[in-house]
Amino acid sequence: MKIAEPTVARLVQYHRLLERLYNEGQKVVSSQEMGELLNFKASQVRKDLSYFGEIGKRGVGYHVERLFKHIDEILSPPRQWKMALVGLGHLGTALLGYGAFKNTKFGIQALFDNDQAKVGKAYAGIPCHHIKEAPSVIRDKGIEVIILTVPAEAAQNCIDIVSQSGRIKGVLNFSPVSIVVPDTIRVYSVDISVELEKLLFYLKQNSK
Amino acid sequence: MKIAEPTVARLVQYHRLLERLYNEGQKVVSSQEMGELLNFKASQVRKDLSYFGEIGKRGVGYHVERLFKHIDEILSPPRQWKMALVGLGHLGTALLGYGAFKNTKFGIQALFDNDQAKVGKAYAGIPCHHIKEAPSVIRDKGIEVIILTVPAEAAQNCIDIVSQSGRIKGVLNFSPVSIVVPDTIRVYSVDISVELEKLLFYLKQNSK
DNA sequence: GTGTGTGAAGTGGTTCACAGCG
DNA sequence: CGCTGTGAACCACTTCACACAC
Repeated sequence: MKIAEPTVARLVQYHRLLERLYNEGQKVVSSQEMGELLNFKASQVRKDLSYFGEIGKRGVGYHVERLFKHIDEILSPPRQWKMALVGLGHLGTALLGYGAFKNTKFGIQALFDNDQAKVGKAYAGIPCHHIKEAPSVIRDKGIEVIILTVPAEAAQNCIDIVSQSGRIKGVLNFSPVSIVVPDTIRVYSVDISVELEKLLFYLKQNSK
Repeated sequence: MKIAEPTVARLVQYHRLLERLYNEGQKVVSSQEMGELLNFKASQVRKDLSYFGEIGKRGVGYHVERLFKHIDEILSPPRQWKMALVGLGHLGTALLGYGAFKNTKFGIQALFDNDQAKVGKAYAGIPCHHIKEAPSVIRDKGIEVIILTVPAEAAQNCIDIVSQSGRIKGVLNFSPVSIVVPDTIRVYSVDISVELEKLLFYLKQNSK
């Protein structure tokens, strides 16, 4: 089943919201209510959910637990993806402690850095290797996903090194640059400075 | 002039790229070349740049320095926006040390947290106040932009407190939730776990 | 009556294709 | 001849509007 990217992003948010509502004991929720809580139009919510067949009850709404489990199934990976984090600076360290990575579907198996002071130690219980070791460590541990939190200048070089392993399928890039990869690798970028600049640009527009 | 959001995001990237090319001594660049370096189609690049009038030379390309200055003008804020960072956890601390915020157009004037151990101290030379003080500190210092790096559960409450000041125009939200704000405030969200889930979802698709 | 499911219409952004200038 | 600038065609996503199930 082909699902558009913005739809997937919303599914993740429905999933999170439903988990919260479930924990709060709510049994049923309407498209209207979900829309208000997530800043989406109700019609958008219904369209997204209708991709998976009739799952709501007309005149009533959606059963919170059932809908949660349904979306959970759609989003769940077939197995845990093994990941490595490259770049143990401020941001890399922050992500290691970040809630999302506590989730068992993300397993960070190795860290890489080019700083000898960090190599050989463990952070959050995960061993740090020199970036030069990456291809062999990636193969040994079966790593398929890279989280890249290195400075802009280093990003392309790090990607080149890890792709030598031939095992990498996806990259989440936090460096403020575009990287060039073989087309077997899927890249998503989180570019903090682009988001900030966008915000500032529209603030400027509004104040004119 | 109205510019679409994806266009602004690309402008920021052209800006960054041109700065780099300029520093490397390159004088001229074609839409094709910029497209390859940033993973955009050449026609997209030309369309984006054509919004500002004829700025390239046919048969030649764009003059790197001139184009850089032109985009710089478009993106530059009329004055420095004063900002505050709310939430001095891993991520907040990481952002404080992040390169983008070294840029003088972003001036972080205050920090807020609810941890008494942090209140009263300074981080990166910036004083940390208790979140309860936010409305008065925001007014005193003329702060208009908030960077929100608190846990999901705290996000809405923090936003409510800072908006009491009546001075906030924009928020960059890093918490993994949607927040509800008065419509005088513009919000951009960087939702790391949504990006990660999206990546994993498409990895799953590809492997079928 | 109430809230879903969905074709159809609308909107916004991207890509094409080529005329035109250097 | 090369590369820009741009209308027109295209495509993707969102919103509307209403029939229909509960």
